[in-house]
Amino acid sequence: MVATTARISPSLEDYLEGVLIVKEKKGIVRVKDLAKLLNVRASSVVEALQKLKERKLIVQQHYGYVELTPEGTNVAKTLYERHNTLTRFFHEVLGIDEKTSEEDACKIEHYLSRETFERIVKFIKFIETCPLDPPEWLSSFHYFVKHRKRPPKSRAKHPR
Amino acid sequence: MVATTARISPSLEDYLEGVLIVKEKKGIVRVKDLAKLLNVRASSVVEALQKLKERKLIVQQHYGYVELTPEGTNVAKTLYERHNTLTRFFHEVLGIDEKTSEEDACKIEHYLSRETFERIVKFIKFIETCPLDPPEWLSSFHYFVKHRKRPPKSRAKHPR
DNA sequence: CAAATATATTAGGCAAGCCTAACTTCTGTC
DNA sequence: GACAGAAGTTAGGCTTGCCTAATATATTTG
Repeated sequence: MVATTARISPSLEDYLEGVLIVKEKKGIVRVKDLAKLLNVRASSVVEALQKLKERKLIVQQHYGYVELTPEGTNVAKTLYERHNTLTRFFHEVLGIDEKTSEEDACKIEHYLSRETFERIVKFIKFIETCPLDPPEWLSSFHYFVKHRKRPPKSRAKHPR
Repeated sequence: MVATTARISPSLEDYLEGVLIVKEKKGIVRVKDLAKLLNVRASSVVEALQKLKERKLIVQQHYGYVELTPEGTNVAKTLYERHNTLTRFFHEVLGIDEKTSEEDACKIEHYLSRETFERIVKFIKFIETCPLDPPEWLSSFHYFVKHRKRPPKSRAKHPR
């Protein structure tokens, strides 16, 4: 009943996340699809899937499709959520272009502590619950990035 | 005259940064010090230093101390600055404890794009140039983290 | 200054994660 | 249903980065 304790490697995280992504997009998951998504050869995918099977995160019949187990689904969804949250943070908060945001999220999602990740979630929530959307300070930051100086003294958009 | 093109691996980045850190702290750099700092065996350090020598980032006499070349110094300082900036961001902006901030910075410093890194630098600069220090929104965020709700409607600390 | 100890190096091994090439199985079409 | 092409698998090799054990050099100390 106890879940596998050891965390899977960054590489395996990518494969597992990939399974979820392909599944959502195409309904079925083939070795070929994962190879394309992750830019590796099919044999590398097979090797990785073998390890994910050992950890009971996926099942796959010989020469068949790949399926996530319930636990694999949980893990994959958690990873995917991290990925998306980080992408949003880079793009929406820092104002980084979507492609770079995506790439950076992809790389660091494996390395950030749970604590820091959750704080970033809160940061986004904080911004979303601001009375003004986006809050004035964030608009100011984007102005600051664009014009290399702080915006002129604000005339609030919602004056009292 | 052209600098070595290929980027060094995350692992080598750690070793190179370690050389700078030990140098600043102790004046001289020994294999032993790096082994301790990076939690590896001396033989692993020797192996890594060999690669850094090939890339002309350090010099070392046989059985002697390690020294950074001018280029090695540049690279190491850049890495160290990334490290420190990320640590500050996690700690001062997100409010993560120092130890975790440090650890997370250590891990992701190798993976973040230059673009995103520089945007984080700007984000910190933006905060530092706010008329109020820390700016009210940031205090509100820290309140939000601590009390799990937004602070009561602000009575500005610097009313006009 | 010689022995003991500390430090650095070398040699050889291992795991992860990728690859190519050869082979097996599946699938769609005639 | 046979067979050609597509997809999956297996075998074996390579690199990185770590390790232990054995060896070489430096340094300290009696």
